[in-house]
Amino acid sequence: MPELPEVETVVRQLRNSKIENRTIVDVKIDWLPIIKPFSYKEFSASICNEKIVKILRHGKWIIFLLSNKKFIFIHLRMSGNFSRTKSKYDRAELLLSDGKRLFFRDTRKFGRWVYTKNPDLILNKLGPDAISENFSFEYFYNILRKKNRMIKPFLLDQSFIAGIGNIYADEALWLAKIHPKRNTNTLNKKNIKKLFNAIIEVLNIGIKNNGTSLGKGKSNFKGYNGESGEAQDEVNAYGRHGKECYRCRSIMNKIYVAQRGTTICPGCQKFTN
DNA sequence: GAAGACCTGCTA
DNA sequence: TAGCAGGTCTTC
Repeated sequence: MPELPEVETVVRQLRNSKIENRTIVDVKIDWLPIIKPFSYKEFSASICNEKIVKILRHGKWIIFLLSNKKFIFIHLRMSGNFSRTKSKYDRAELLLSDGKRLFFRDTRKFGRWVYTKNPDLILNKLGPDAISENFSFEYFYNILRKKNRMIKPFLLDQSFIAGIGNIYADEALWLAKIHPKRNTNTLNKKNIKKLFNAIIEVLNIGIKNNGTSLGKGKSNFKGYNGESGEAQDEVNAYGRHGKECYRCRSIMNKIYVAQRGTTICPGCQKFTN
């Protein structure tokens, strides 16, 4: 579930369910690699009896600020999520001072919890959050034009912009009519502006939809050109290979870019370098 | 830039 | 049963 809009959704849910200002009474870890390199003993001793003061987010990281001024950085990776109900895929569990339990569900076991006193340990490796003020057109333009690489892998690189993943990269590139393999140094200011706006737009749509309406397994497909009433603005590209482009009616293609499955419209995302 | 690793479940 | 999945890291 994890790109910026999905993570933002999780953060909002955690805040709404009053996790903040609760104290961690106990912790259970069912899959030790989550907290590597800490041992269970170290990790547990570090966070127990600390209050979760604030829940923050940067890119795809969820950040718990604790009362000891230290942090738990949580990354959902491919399948992580929080739940208040137990499941067979729970890898960690927090018992809170109100008696409630918070389960960390993660089928594929890729999720990570990093306990640290120094947030820069992680933040220094990340670019500005994609929906923050710090992600400005000027920043995007300046950093992008200095690079000489394919645009999609650039968008996915968290050290430049934090939060974009495979779905939203495809969506933004489709919206901006840019081929994912196009080299960054061939984009002019107008292209870059279009792409910048597209990024902000698709992320905000994702957040508005609680990050749930995109992605696999969802058959919430809109009728032709959106006439079914289901917003065509939910998914325009990702996973739509074999279907008609909502703009030009070409059949969408699936290609691989930097080993990531990528859907493009051959009609409106021409490869020009 | 490519390929493999890390994991499990679902679909073709 | 093979191949694929919304992420990242490490090693060519």
